[in-house]
Amino acid sequence: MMAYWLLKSEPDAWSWDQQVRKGAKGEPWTGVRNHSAKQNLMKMKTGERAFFYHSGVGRAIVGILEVVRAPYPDPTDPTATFVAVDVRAVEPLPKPVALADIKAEPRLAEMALLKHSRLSVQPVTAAQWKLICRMGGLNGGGSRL
DNA sequence: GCCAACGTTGGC
DNA sequence: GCCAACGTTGGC
Repeated sequence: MMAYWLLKSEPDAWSWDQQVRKGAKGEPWTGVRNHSAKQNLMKMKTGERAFFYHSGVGRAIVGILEVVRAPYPDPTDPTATFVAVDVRAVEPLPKPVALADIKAEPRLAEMALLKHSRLSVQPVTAAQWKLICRMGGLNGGGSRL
C-alpha cells in the first residue's frame, strides 16, 4: 500500500529551493527528534511521496518529494535512537497551498497538520493528497514525473 | 511513578 | 513578541 506523507521544515533551516538543488540523488532528511515523527519515518518506503511544508515564515505546502532511501539510522544523532530517510524533489506545486487554505477547506479539517501542528513527520490520506494536489494546480496527483 | 519546571515548536 | 501545545527532565 502506497502511503502519503508530509514533511515539515522551516525554510530558514532547509528550504524547498535547497532541496531542488540536490537533484535526483536526493538528500538525507535528518534531525527528527520526536518519537511519533520517528514512527512515521519508519513506515516510509522507497517510491512513496511526501508534501514539503514550509513552517514558520512559509506556512504552505510548496512541493512534492519522493522517498529514495528507506529509513536508516540518522547520522546526526549521537544516541543512535532516531532515523533518517533520503528524499528528492519531484516537482513544485504550481500554486503553493497555504495553511490558511487548508484551514478554509472543510474536507481537510482532519489533517494532522491542523490537529497535531507540532508533529514534523505526518501521514496524509489518499483523499487529502489528491485534493491538495488539485488545490495546488497539479491534476495528476503529483505523479506525472 | 508523579508532577512541576523548563525548553521547543509553530501559529498568530 | 506572545502564547498554547506538548515533550523532556529531574526532584521527590
